[in-house]
Amino acid sequence: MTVSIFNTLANKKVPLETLEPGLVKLYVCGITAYDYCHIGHARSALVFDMLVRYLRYRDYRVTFVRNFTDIDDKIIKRAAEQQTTCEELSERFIREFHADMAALKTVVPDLEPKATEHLPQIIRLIEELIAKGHAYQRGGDVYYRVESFVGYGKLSGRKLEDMQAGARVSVNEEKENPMDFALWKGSKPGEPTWESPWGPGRPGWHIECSAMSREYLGDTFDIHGGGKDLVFPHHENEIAQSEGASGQPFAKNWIHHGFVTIKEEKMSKSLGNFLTIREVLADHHQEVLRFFVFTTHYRNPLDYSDTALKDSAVGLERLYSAIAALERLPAPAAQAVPTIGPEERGKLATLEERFQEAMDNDLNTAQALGVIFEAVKDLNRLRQQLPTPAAPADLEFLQGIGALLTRLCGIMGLLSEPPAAFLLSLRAQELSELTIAPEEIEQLIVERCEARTAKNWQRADEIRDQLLAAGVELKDGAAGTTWQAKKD
RNA sequence: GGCGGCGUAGCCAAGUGGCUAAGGCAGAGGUCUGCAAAACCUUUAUUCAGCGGUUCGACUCCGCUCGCCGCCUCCA
Repeated sequence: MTVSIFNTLANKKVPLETLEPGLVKLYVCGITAYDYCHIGHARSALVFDMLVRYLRYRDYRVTFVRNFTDIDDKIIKRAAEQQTTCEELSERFIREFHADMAALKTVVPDLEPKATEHLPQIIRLIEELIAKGHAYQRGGDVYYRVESFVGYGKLSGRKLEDMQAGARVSVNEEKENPMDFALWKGSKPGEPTWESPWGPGRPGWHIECSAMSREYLGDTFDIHGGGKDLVFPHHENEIAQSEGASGQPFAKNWIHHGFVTIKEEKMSKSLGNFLTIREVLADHHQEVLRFFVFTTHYRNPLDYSDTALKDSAVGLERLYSAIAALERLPAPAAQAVPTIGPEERGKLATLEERFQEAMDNDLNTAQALGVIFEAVKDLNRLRQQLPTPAAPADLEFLQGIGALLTRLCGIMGLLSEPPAAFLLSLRAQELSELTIAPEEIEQLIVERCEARTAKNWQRADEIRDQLLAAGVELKDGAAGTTWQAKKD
């Protein structure tokens, strides 16, 4: 079995073949650091987090590079608005980004290069493009000559003629072709500048990724990724720059994930319909967000809503509960007769295989979660059928499945916490929303227990209803009464 | 205008040229319980937007229609 991934360049799903056996060189376009990240950025981070974890699980070594754009029109504008420097602004939001990533517990990239720290490489690349006829200078600007690159449009499936027909290309007398894009922008007063052969200025948006991926991964590498909105023009232009300069193929595989939408509309800064990562994490455990993200295939749109997050929380809790129940099982007895037969082990025995099949199929986490839940169902059933005490072999089997589930879920960053602690913390969060103090609840439970012992059902029900009204649900078990916050 | 994607049960969401159309949430019935809750079991699409076509056979391939969304300008 091999990992197959949808490659935007080939426009189809292809088996992953790496340049060096067992090594994946991955470059992901990171953020432009000028504002807090929204959950669209979170999806991006989580999708590539899952990719890296899965590849490593499949025994690949992964070199993971994710850049920061720390010089750009939006940064200049925002810095001016906030009466600060571009440097201060971008550094501040890179810090905030790191805080968000830490909260999401994402895998840390091997390298996180910044555009402003690679000016020499950028300038060298532009010089190379000029020398090869792919770029030209106009005043203090340098433009890429799109017509000089025959493959222009091959990633996004567009033709130059079609695009020029569109009226949305900004008119610029300086350019030979309206589709030509800036590699170097001569500076205006007050803007951050770097010295260059074309005078003081700053790099265009696309060139940094070509320069930095080349610096750390070489002319050709395995996977380049980002959101679907980067396909054109950003990634198309990267290909033109990199292949134009090196004459070598750039990224072999292009992975693009879908957007997060709200009420079916793309979440974006310009529409103002975005939620920041920290806003969401204030109300939801990070694994709930992960669960939500991975219930949908990464290339499809993901519609955010409170209901969807609540559903995800319930699903995740079901996962944790199954594992926690396993941990609470009493010790086995050597003389007990095993009850789980080979036929019952059969389906669970193929769990990992079926999980891999789903993940190999273009990282189909939705399908993989389906496999996980099927196993949870079997696991719960077998556990409940276990005699007390159970045979050591049976217990070992179920705990082995539990451990495997934990490991597989870990690829999506799920079940990363000790189950009992997770369920407790979930309860703590629910607790904070209650209007009644835990001590008072405990006291009422004691009182109800006495009433029940006296078979005073009326009083017992009265107390239960009273607590229910306060949002507390009671659970009478063999070991006594426990309670939990009522789910709505 | 150009290019691309999507439309599967109440909601979310996989999937496939022929095998029971996964799974989650919600709902219903049952086991358990003094009653509940939890857990478990059973159950919820003769059907995959609509209409045609290809095929022995399509939800899956092709065409058209309708609806929704995205890219073509900064965007994850």
